[in-house]
Amino acid sequence: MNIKESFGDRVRELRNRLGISQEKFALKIDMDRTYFASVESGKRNISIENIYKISKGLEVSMGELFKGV
Amino acid sequence: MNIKESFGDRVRELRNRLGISQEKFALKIDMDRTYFASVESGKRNISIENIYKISKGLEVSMGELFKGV
DNA sequence: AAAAAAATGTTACTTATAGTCCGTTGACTT
DNA sequence: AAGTCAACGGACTATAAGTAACATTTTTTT
Repeated sequence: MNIKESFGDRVRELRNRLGISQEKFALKIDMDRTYFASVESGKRNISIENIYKISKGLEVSMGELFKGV
Repeated sequence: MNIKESFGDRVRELRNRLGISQEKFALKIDMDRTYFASVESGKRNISIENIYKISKGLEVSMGELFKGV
């Protein structure tokens, strides 16, 4: 389990908690749907600006997003 | 103050706490000195793998690294 | 105080990959 | 059957990663 996978899992967990689909979420934060899906599945070396964008969409702080990751 | 700058400041703070120069630190984590310098000054949209590398070097968790950022 | 050494800043560049945009497929639901 | 959702792929463009060269500032030594 690498950092990309841990991060993807954490994002998925928080998104599911919000009860919203990948597509709706991606649309909400203005991110490409297929790209977001690949982030969740731990395949992407995502940059800090996009991590930040996701944290906003998930309505958690960066510290909270990385809690336990 | 954007996310890149906040992150850079936080890294600098934690590095200073360790009492180690940019150069020594960059060497320690096997990263180019000038690249690391530009990260600290908030000029780079750094990726999660490099963030992780830095967190290891700073001897803090990702959650800790992003605390207050 | 001057000289030497160590640390930092910055610009400019190439190469590797992040991120986009088009689509398809399969599972599950109503 | 029709709709929603997630996973995947190919081809493309935008940008992060990484490096070299040089300048300036700060710290240490004599």
